[in-house]
Amino acid sequence: MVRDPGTRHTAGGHTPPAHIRDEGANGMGTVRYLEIAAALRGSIASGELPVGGQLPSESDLAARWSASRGTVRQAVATLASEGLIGSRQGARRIVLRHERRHSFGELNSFAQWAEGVGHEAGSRFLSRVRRPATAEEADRLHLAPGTGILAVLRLRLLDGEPVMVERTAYADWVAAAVEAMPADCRSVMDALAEGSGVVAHYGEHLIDALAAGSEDARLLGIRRGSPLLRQRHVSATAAARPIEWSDDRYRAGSVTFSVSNSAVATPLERRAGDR
Amino acid sequence: MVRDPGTRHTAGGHTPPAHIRDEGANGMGTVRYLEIAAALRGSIASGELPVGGQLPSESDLAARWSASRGTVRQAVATLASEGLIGSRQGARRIVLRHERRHSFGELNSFAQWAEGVGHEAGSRFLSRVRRPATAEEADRLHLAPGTGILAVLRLRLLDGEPVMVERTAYADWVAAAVEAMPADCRSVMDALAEGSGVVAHYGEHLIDALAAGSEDARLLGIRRGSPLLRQRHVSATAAARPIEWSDDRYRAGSVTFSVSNSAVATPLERRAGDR
DNA sequence: GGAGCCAACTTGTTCAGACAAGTGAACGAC
DNA sequence: GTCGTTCACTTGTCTGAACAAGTTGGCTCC
Repeated sequence: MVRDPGTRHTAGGHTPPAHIRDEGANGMGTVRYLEIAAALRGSIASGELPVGGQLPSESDLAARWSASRGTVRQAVATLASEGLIGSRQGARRIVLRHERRHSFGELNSFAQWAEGVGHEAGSRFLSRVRRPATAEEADRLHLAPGTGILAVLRLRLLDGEPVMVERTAYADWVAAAVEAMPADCRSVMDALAEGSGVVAHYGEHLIDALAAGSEDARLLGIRRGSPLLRQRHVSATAAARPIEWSDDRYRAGSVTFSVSNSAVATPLERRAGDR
Repeated sequence: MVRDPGTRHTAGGHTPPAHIRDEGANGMGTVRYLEIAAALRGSIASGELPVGGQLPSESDLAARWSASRGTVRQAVATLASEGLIGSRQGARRIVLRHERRHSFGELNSFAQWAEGVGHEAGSRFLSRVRRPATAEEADRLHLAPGTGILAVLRLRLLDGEPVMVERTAYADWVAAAVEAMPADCRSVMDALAEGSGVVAHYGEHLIDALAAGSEDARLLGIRRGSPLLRQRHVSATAAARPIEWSDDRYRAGSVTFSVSNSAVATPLERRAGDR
């Protein structure tokens, strides 16, 4: 429980300003609670903290890392939001799963996701045309009805095989940048980030199933009417400015979406169809 | 910024123990940060804080509610985890959406969800049989291979129309309770909670698409091969003990799943299929 | 008028301490 | 032996203070 001021790392508190960083090479950010979270995540992934087992108590962790309880709580809250651990008042925290969750970019970008899981992503632009936004597109992109958008049709390959048809509407203010990209561009979002400094920060996703239309079927090499998993999503900047509205259709069996929830945090929502 | 000790509600801090509760009837729990969160949620829902607009600053809110900044931060963190607001260091928080998200129970229980959105849920038990768990069932339910489980086949109706086929494996320790339920039981989870005190606390969901098999087609009144949206999920107690593992297949178009994410919190994950 | 700088503001991180509330195990009574 | 009760432990909530880091708008200087 006794703090040892000599072993503090950096950042925050009433710590003396410039401070020598001991045992560096911890990868990146010296944000204390993320360090602790990363260490716990590692212990869970390695099996040192088995699924169903208990985590050390908060005061335990606080003492071990010579951090305050608040910082430790922020660390475990991070893991809880990832669905790795659960907690209830009065009892020790427990490990729920040992796999790690993917990052934001890997959900918003097909290329980033594929790379992250060790598959090779391919892409083929089939068409890029400017046209006025439909009512839905204008709504999703927070644009005035009829504003010009860039409509893109792309076929996406996973390890050489076509798995997804992507129909995206890019907002007017990024259209020029997307138009200028080479035809074999792997990741539009990556290119936008590097070329124009436009970085996606928020996303909303709608997931349902539908039958393949004739165009879908032709492009994916399946029969018309075959089941498709559809993920419609809108990406927005940190300032909540919508970037793109996309309709992605995956061949059945090619991908599965997964999500954890708990009584305290429910990210996923189910909605009834129109009809 | 000046605290007014007289207007404090209850709970926490070095507040004098027994304290008169002014302006009661605020519904339930007098947890300060939830109160603030609820008020903000209301302002967002009513349009007082419009989508794209800015929230008051933390110190503003702290002063207005005579709460500490930490408590206010907990309140806005709650809204952020619901995808209602976004934040970035240095700038004021912004409103991302105005609709509220559903509760945990509404995602885990078909009946609770249907009721919550104003539809009428129907249910028909088609079969309930005890049999040894398959390898996957044993794994998902944390049971020894071959342990006896209760396999249930149910047809679910929404407003009288069949929309979903549910195939659930209940763990041995709840099997008897489920077996004893009446054939017209609306919600197994509700009945379990009331009858046996077994309450679901955690869930994990896998979402994909597949073609209807002959049994699916017959029950849902659609053609074999029609697209279905499949939601497989496992529910667990607060102590992380798995209760049920279920395979729910929705008719295409009947439901849509939605999820929000941000660069700081990504609940949803995409996984490649086996093939 | 435009470019660059700065200062006020706002969110992010951290600390130390206090009380409330739920859990679980050991203990004692019947 | 079984059933309550008590108590140590653990998580939940809250306070007040401080420094770090990013944003924004206005001001100055050219």
